[in-house]
Amino acid sequence: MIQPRPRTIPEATVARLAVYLRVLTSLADGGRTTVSSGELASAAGVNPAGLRKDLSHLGSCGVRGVGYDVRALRERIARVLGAERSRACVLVGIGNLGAALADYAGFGSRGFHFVGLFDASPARVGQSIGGLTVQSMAELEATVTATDASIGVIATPADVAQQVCDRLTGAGVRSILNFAPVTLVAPAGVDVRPVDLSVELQVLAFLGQQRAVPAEEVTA
Amino acid sequence: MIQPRPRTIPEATVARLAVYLRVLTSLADGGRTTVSSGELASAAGVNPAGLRKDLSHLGSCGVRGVGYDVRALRERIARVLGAERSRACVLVGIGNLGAALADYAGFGSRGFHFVGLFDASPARVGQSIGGLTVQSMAELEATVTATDASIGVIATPADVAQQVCDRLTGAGVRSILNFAPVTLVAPAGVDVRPVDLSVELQVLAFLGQQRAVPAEEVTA
DNA sequence: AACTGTGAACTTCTTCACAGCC
DNA sequence: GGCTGTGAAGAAGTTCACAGTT
Repeated sequence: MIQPRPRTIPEATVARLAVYLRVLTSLADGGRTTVSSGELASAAGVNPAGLRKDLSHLGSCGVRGVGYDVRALRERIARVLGAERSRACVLVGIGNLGAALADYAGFGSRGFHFVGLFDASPARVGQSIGGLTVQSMAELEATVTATDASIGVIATPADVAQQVCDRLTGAGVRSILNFAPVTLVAPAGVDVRPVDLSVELQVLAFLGQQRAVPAEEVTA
Repeated sequence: MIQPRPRTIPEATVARLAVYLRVLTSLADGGRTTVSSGELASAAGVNPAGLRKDLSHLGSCGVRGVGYDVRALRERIARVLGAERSRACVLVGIGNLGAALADYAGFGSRGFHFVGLFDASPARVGQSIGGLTVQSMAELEATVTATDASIGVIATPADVAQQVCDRLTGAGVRSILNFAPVTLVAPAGVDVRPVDLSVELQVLAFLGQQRAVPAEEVTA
């Protein structure tokens, strides 16, 4: 049992590894067997040197003068990211966004599957989405326990997100992806990752206006 | 016309300013008139010193010993982010995710409004979502031109995202938010911001497993 | 000849510590 | 006393350049 690498991969690298995994899967499906860092970087939208540095964190398996074996590299990244075994997730809040997430094929192919969908509205409960039936909120804890789900996705309105977070963590969920536009507090040992679609749009718009008006006055 | 500040705000700061804006609006709605950096930072999930540094980029308007005026600070951030005037966006791909985005109230309250929804499926065209009627793809360029939309949101399947991107940029769109799991290439002067929901989940899951198994072997 | 792997320089971001002001 | 604004220190991430390998 040797320790092959100092087991710390920078978070920025992890995010890009997920992108490389997607690109490599696409390349493999297209029949490609080898790929160079330049091609892969271009397809992933990153710098080639940065890509090689990213891969070096997992004790890289490229061949100098040739490139990377597509399938071997994909397997290696999938193993590091833990995308080999599919992980159980529960989703709370089956509004428009929640329904979209429940039905999103991308999760299934990337190592995640939903084992429970929950909504507070009686009108939603009983509906079938993506092969699952929406359950009432009363069943949340029991389902989390029974399925041993470790990941929770919150797509509820902002005003109930914190109490949903409390119930999820209370039931044993250790990681939460939060789409509600509110900052959640969770016990130590629980990761909360916020995804705010409005923030993405605002950053995009700001960069655009900064480019368009490089030296404009802001004082009224 | 003096130049009050070197007009370069770090991108990381811009993203947080959008969060502060959200929190300040919530505070103002709750009747709060002043707030300290500590409180605001806690509500936004960031470090207080970092928040003050962020605000210093816009020639801060806090009062030492007291804090920040909630309404004044909100106005100031909104002006810098350009969130005062509402910007026209078009949305292409009205599947589950697209429909969710079209109906998402969060955009309207943050300085964005959709002026066009487009889908390739005849079954979708003519449907009404969030006050707009879904148009056919043939009408894309004409609508972008007529409305002078500068922001495009792509929520199509991956295999058509690039050609949608080409058409949007060809019609004059300068900023693109891309939800399709594919890397887009766009002409110089056009910003593309990818949002990959699977990547977010994968990063979250990795951090969780890294915490759970700090020194596990990866070699098979 | 081609391409990987990586130390080193560089840039960006974060955190600290404290002076300055109310 | 309490809180802001900011220079300085530190950490993290990115890019470069080139040695090393096939």
